[in-house]
Amino acid sequence: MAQEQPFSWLEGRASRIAPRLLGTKLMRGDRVGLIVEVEAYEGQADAASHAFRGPTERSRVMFDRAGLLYVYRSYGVHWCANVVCGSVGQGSALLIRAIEPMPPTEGMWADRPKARAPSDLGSGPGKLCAAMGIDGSHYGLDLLGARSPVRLVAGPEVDPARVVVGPRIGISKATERPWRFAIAGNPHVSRPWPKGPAGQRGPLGK
DNA sequence: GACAAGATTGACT
DNA sequence: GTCAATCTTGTCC
Repeated sequence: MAQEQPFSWLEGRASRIAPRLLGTKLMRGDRVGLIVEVEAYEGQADAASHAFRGPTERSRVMFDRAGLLYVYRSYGVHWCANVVCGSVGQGSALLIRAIEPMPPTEGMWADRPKARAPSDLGSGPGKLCAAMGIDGSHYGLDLLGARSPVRLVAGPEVDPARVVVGPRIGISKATERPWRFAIAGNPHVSRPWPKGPAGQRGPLGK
């Protein structure tokens, strides 16, 4: 039957659709995390993106279709998860930077032995991958597929007025782009929001 | 083939 | 606040 396509909005521009990923649920087995912080990376137009210099063995999935999972190794230690977005050949993706466990499970605690509070489970791109059990074996899978081991499921809609915007974290290029988005005041955000002009709150306008 | 840098985390001062 | 760990990827010669 003609199934609706609830995630067709992923085909838009990364920095524009990033806020809409907030409030979406990331699911793997019995583990569920509400996405509360993301960053936008706009493919070959973005010097901070892994896709900036065109497709490589690592980044090739970024140039595939929206809704696929791009996982990469960070500092040789952690895994980080991205949702491919935009159109085929563009290389755009959304980095999931933090989740709120819904709820924390035994499996999450077991895979995050250093965590002492629920907010330690998913408050960072490396942390949330560990808590969700996401690693390189999930590279390229379809997050919109009903039978995928890792899936995105629509969650409660987030009021644009509750979305804060700021500069991206941990990068050395294109740092001026305000492409980090989070749910205002959520305790699971990876790092405190900057004060002053650099970290303006919504609304998102353009 | 060699080397520098990296979308982070956690331990330590 | 500062800094080391750890190793893969991408770039350059």
